[in-house]
Amino acid sequence: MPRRPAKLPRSFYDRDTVTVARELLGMHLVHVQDGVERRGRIVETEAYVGPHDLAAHSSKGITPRTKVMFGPPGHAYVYLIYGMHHCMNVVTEAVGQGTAVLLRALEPVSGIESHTKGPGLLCRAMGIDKRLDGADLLGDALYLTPPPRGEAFHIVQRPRIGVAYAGEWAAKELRFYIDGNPFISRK
DNA sequence: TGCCGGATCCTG
DNA sequence: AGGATCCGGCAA
Repeated sequence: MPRRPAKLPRSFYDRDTVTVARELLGMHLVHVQDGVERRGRIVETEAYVGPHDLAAHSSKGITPRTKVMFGPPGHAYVYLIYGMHHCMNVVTEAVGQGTAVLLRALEPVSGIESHTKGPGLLCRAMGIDKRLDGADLLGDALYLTPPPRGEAFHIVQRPRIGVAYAGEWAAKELRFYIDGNPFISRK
């Protein structure tokens, strides 16, 4: 039996959101659907740090759409944007915090047949849609693991993409990516 | 109940 | 630069 790295434990997600956003870089995202496994290495993330963060969906409060974001850590928050693209987040911190990390870009590892640069394309390439909203990341369909062989990298910190409406929160450097990686969504 | 705009992507 | 295309959130 080949040894597989363990899934990231609940305690990984139950921490400060910026810390999780940074430590998710380099981790593998795995989706198993109909016996087919797709796998990518996370190279770009964004932190959404709570209801006071005007760029975060949780700033609208607990609604049918955002309830997962206010739920327990280690679950997927998946939503539809612009009527046609899905975006996937990882819920962080304790119940009620309304915090999550958006996965913005992957480096393909296996089972991936299309582009993974940008949150919408990432979901398309991984076969992720709203059916996975609320999925437990400690389950068997969608989960994260450490890479079998970690490589050192530098982290670049920048303002988040597409949140110009968020006042002072638009300028905060809550986007993180692996320096020099060719699969980043934008410079 | 109706309207507005979005954590995007593609085309021209 | 602008259109696609749906739905959540808010005003009325």
